[in-house]
Amino acid sequence: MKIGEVAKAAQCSVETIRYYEREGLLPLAARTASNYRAYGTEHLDRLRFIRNCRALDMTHGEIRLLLDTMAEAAPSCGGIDQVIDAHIDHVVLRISELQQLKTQLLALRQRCQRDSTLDQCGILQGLAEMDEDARSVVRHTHLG
Amino acid sequence: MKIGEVAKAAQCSVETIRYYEREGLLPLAARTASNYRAYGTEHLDRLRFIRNCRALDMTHGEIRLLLDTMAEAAPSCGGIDQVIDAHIDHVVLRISELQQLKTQLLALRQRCQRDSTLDQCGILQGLAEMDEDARSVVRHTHLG
DNA sequence: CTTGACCCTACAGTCACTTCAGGGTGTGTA
DNA sequence: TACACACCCTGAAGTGACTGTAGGGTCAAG
Repeated sequence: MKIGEVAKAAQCSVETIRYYEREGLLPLAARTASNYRAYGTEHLDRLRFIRNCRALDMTHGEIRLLLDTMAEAAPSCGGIDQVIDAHIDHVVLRISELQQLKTQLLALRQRCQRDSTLDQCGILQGLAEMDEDARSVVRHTHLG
Repeated sequence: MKIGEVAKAAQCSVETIRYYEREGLLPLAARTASNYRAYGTEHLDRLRFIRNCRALDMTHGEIRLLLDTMAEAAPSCGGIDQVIDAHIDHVVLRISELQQLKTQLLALRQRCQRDSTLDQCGILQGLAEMDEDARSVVRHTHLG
């Protein structure tokens, strides 16, 4: 397969595949006489695996951990579990962060009576005055 | 005030302040004879405003919109509302994306009986086989 | 006169890509 | 045969919001 076919099959861009190769997530592909990358199904399988992990918002580091564990001589399932469990923790934490954010934003939004002038705007006052408690809701995971 | 004092007062790093200046979020500061930046309270107020917006995960673009609206000749509250409303939409959307992710990850995690060998690992099978429906949960906001 | 805390600039690195510039290859049609 | 057009290649720069580093200058205390 050429890179474009693989990209279509894995639903990602050609550039992403070349990027994964540079990053070492995908092995170097064989080349045709005209220097085009030539892929087999094992490449496609690995790429699909990676894209599925990315769809679950895993980082390249997490994915590398999974791929490395799979490549071990006598691997067991424990390492895989740990990666997934840690990732679930990230997701759960980020959800609670965003829920706090939402609460704060809705409170801020409430402070506005549309059509008041700017110097009476409760939103701007709120944004100028937020205290430490409110500010302390910040990202602690790799998830946005 | 020198940059370090302002940083402490606004709870951010000195580097962040210099970065905001480069980005145009903060105006250029006056300089002392020894080329140190010299700040007044109006800089600190503006920086606090920016940091509070960032604590709510607004982008620099959103913050710029707010700052620009505030600087208008005869501004009203409507523009401010719109920025906040749009941002609330981003947060709500991202929460639902992450909740779908969490559901998928928990389902994946269920598939593992610890201590099975790798080729029986349900997690890895799941990651290899995920279908389009599952994959379609992807980021549509600037929030991670 | 030296130590240490602070300040300065300019640049590279982070993450997971995307975009761009400037080329080569391969197939179908006029 | 000439050309268009879709595809491929490399290398480098851009994204966002910073963080970190290298290599220097300033200033007050001991």
